[in-house]
Amino acid sequence: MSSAPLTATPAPLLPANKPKSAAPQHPLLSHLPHCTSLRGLAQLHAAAVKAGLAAHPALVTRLLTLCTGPGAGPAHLAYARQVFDRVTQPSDAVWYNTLLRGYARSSSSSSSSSAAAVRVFVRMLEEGVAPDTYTFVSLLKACAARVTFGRADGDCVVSYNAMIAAAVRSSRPGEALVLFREMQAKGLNPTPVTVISVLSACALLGALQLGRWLHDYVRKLGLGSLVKVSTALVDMYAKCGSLEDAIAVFQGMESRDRQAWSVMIVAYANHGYGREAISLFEEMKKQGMKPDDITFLGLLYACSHSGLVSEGLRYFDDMKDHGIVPGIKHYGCVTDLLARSGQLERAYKFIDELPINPTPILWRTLLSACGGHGDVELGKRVFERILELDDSHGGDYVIFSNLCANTGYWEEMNRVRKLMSDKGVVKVPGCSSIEIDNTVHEFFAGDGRHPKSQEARKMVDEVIDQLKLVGYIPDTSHVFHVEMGEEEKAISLKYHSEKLAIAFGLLNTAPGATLRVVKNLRVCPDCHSMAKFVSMVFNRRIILRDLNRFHHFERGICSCGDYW
DNA sequence: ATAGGGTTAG
Repeated sequence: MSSAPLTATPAPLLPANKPKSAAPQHPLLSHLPHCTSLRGLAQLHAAAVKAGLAAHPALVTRLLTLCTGPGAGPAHLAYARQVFDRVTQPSDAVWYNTLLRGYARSSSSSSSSSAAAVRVFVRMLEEGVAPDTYTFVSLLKACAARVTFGRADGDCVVSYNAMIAAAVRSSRPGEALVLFREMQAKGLNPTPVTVISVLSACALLGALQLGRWLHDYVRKLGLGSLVKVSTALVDMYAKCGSLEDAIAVFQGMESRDRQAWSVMIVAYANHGYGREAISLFEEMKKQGMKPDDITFLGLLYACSHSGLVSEGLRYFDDMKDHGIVPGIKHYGCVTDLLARSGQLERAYKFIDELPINPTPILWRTLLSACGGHGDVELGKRVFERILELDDSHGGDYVIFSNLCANTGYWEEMNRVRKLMSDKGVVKVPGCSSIEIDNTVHEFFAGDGRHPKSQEARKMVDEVIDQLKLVGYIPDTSHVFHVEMGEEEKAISLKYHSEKLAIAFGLLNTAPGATLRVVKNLRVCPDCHSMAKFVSMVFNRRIILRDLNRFHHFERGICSCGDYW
């Protein structure tokens, strides 16, 4: 990404707060507007310093702008910082803001940039320079969290866009929607950027109805011809469970960039259509579009989720031919591909021999496959590898302890459970949501947080009774609280969050309406089985998005083919 | 002169 490395050190600058209009126009400075290369600018800078023009405001501004602009790498940002630091009194907010923009841009790749940005902001206040909307917006992006310094300009669309985007990036989609409604109430018109961010919030929430409303809005404003807007729509529809709509938008696009293709490939992958993802990838190449690292990630993801082992391994090899170096996520997909298909030892060896350090996530992938295949011996080795790297993840203890329980290793199971409580590790509570009439209802496993959960529980009781009549048998093998009696286990299982959400949906929607449920964890085998029965007995389509993928239940079968 | 956006393993 970054262009020519910069080796020059900026010369010390004189105080810069003299009247700009009084500065004489030197021939060197007339080159400034035409100078676009960073290397050329560094040379110009050196020449200007020699000519005694070091602190010329136009020079400083141009240097800062270029070194914080698109294509500028960490070296350029460091150079900008040096230039900035040598201006003894940067009285102009623009210079602070430009430097902040550099930290904002690098915030996705560098974790230290948010702290650096805050320090610049503090220094700005100390120097008595008033921050403005530009300051606020860049700071917001650099820190990727709610900024507590107050809002710069509540009537500025860009401010709202920045706040909405920050909420989405830090996984607070509900807050993004609140901000969106607030800006509309103020009469501010959303821009394409707003629409893209809000669509992304819908995708996170699974809020299909709001997403459809935004789609209408896009049509009304004629924004559908913008590739990025359409791509966001494809992503939203896919993540809200409507693959049909995602396909329709994708096929209706006049032009598609690489990202549009990648999004559609990931969409197919998420819904378990591995073959379709592969043929889309081949189509993309045929049309002369070059796949990038993310395209391949989607493709490998598609293969692993559809059990297409040899295809996935072949595409993994193909990455080299495209000049793409596999990253940790690609390795993660291959691990999943091998492990899920039962090649557990091979997956272990694969992780162990990686050219880069594996993250706990890779081992976690394998551990979960060990659980699925009942390999307690390898599971134990993997579990220990995880603990060396991260012993704070509740899910690991749960998977391994269930694996021990299901294979009869009770002593080991007790040891793991004790370890978990000694370390104070907690398991993430299951939470499922369902959108009904533009309202998202959330249910947590077992508890009564939702005002309607009593109602939902009663409905679950009735539903389960009906399902039992046609052969549904609760499968308690994945209940974590294994020390409980069978009856207790059945009760705990009965009120899993997805069951509550499904029951609530049955109660509050018209007969035959599709139920769309979003869950924060992977669906458990019993809930999966229950959903299959519900789709048959109540004649409902159920579209369940879990942590990994979509399950489409219809007439008693699931689109994942029970492979998930 | 300086500000905002979608895809990414489990």
